[in-house]
Amino acid sequence: MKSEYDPKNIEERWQKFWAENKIFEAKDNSDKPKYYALIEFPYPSGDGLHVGHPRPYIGMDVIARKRRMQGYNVLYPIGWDAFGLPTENYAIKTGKDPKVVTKENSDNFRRQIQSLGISFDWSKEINTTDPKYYKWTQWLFLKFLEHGLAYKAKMAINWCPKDKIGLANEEVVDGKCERCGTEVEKKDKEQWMLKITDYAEKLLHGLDTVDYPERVKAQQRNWIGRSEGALIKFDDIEVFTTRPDTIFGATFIVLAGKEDRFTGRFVINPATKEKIPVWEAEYVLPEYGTGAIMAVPASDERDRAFAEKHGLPIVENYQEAGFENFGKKVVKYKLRDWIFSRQRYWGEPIPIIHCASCGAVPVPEADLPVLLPEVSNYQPTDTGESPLALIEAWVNTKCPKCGGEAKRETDTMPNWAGSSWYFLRYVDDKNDSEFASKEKLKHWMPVDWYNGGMEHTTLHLLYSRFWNKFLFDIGLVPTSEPYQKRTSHGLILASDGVKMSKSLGNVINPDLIVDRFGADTLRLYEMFMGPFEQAIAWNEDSLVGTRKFLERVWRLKDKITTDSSVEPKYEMHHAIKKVSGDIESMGFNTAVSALMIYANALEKHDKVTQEEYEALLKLLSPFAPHAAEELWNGLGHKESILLSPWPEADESKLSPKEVTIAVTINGKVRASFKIGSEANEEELRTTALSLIEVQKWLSGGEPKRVIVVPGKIVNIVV
RNA sequence: GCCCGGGUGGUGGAAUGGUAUACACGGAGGACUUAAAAUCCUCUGGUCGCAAGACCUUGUGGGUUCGAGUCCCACCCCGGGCACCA
Repeated sequence: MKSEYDPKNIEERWQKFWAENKIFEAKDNSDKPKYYALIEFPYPSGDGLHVGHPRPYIGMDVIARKRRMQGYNVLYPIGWDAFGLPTENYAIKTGKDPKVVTKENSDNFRRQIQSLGISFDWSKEINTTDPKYYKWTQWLFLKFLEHGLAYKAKMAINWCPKDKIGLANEEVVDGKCERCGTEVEKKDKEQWMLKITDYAEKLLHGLDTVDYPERVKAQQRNWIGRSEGALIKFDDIEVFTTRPDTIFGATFIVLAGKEDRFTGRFVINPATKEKIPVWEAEYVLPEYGTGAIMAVPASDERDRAFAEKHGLPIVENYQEAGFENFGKKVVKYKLRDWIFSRQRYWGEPIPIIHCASCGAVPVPEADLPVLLPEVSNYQPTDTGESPLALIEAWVNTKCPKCGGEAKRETDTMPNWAGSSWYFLRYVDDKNDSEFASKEKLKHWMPVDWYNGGMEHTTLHLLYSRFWNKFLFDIGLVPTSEPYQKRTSHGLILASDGVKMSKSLGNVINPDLIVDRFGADTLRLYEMFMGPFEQAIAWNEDSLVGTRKFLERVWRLKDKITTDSSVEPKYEMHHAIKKVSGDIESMGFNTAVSALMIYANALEKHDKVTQEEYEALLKLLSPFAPHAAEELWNGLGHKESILLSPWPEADESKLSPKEVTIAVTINGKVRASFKIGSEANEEELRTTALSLIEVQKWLSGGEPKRVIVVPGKIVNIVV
């Protein structure tokens, strides 16, 4: 039966089939080994999904689908990280309730993602703005408080004196307010902090136990920024240095400051006993070390540049010192505690009640969640408080301890809160008595493979590891590290190479691509377009290539032979091996190209066996599941291809009978010959030297040296 | 400025230190067709040359090696992060 490939006809049908048969639902009691695949859940913005969003979902989908075929019980969940500024700003502008906006946006995202046939388990969908979810975010905050890891401190916020509101860093452009251009000031405010610095060592050492790319580990290590050094007093100024041995070369002191400036002061260098000047400069960070350094221009480039600019002395050959006489050894970190308060509406209310006699009192567990109240205005107040502060009926309450008059905390949590533990909630998302049961956590944790953006490598990754480690320490989760393996994907940029954003008008909506080419073509193209971990520009012209490939696979079914004497050729084993391996290393682009090479080879064969064709469909199914399912079904299979076993390569049939050996003279290719793949070094050497092209270069003489690389090359040095 | 990546044909890209440009897009020519679309076949890094062939080519400049896109040093350019964007 001949038919045209028509994705419109098949994609929705199979999506329905998968949903009705609950093929993607993870089972809590299964004999199969578990596999927890995770992607970073999206922020459902009003712009809708763009073609960049699905890239990681498709990548992990390929892994998840392969794992199911390999016999795993797979959990591949999704939800919405829905608190945050864009929705709030939209609410401020339009007066719309952020709850309603969030519902509309996530409904749209869900529809769009579902049209792509990603194998998410939608029965476990979560939403960080759902009171049933943020009840536990609040509960977890109280655990931090209970264990002394949440505290209040006076910290500066960005303050626009004209608009009289606190600003997020994002809203400060070149030190000015994004809305009105006024110079932004700092304003001190009491804020809740989380003591992540207590976990600096554990976060650092944990990296040795997990499978992350080296560049991700490096970013985390640098962010934590552990350094061993010494505190040394220059009179009353204490400096931190990692090079106490260079103290004899210290010719001035620099304090953290906004501009380069001599303070007019001098102090004594305890090693040289010389009087040295005290300067201020921006390059010294107020929050690192002691906010003061001893400058050794001879050994430090920045000190040297500063000394040269301001004509300060440079001592080139100074005596080395043991620092024992001058300072004490200390370990410092760049990592700072986490400011956990926001003066905003659209976040989890911090569950604290302030009582004049009892102080900051946690809201009792029975009273959680502290619900976000309805307000008429979502804008922060002109005192710098969150808009919640204006709702007296909500703010004024009774102290849970003494029953006296008290006021609620009006700050909310940062967007990072909900995403710091969502992977724990997925395993038991309907639980109303615990954030997740110990039993289910024990079954599913850790996440086996977590893929996310490079842009989340420092903050989100570190924060969520911190929460998990804390919960492990107090016995609430079974593993110290939440993610066994982490990989990163690159952004999909607009065709002009810049980030896609609504304001730039360069967003590509996947709905259009699905409509024109089909979901399978979109999926295949996003996997084929380039290395998964690298940023790449969208290029619509190339989509036709993957669509044509699917059409070719479609037509190939008409070549299947019933002749039982035909054996599958080595290309099948090679494709199985290559595609299987490439999927594991997320080399999706080369996996797809291997599929194309395999399909091209089958096209050239006179007869294609059913086994060869079914292997092609199975290997293709994680990438283009709808087409694979339809073709598989057309071969008479009653069960989903997604439940068929992943093919295995026969190692003995992996290589072709004949190989081509290149012959190079002094490293330049001059000739080549074909020979049986089992030929040994001596045969290769003799054959190469006997070639006419080689004789020409030798011109009767003997080669100086011959290097033979079996299966590859013979290099002759003349 | 600091930390982490990247730079290869007209385009996206491929390549455990071993035939650079696989696979795909685009382009040229041909077959089929009344014609077009679709499909199939051939060619397609640059320069010189009728050709055989020679030389050049992986951001730039050096180095290591029988052999470097790959390793080392220096530089230039682009992207991500920098703690209140998510």
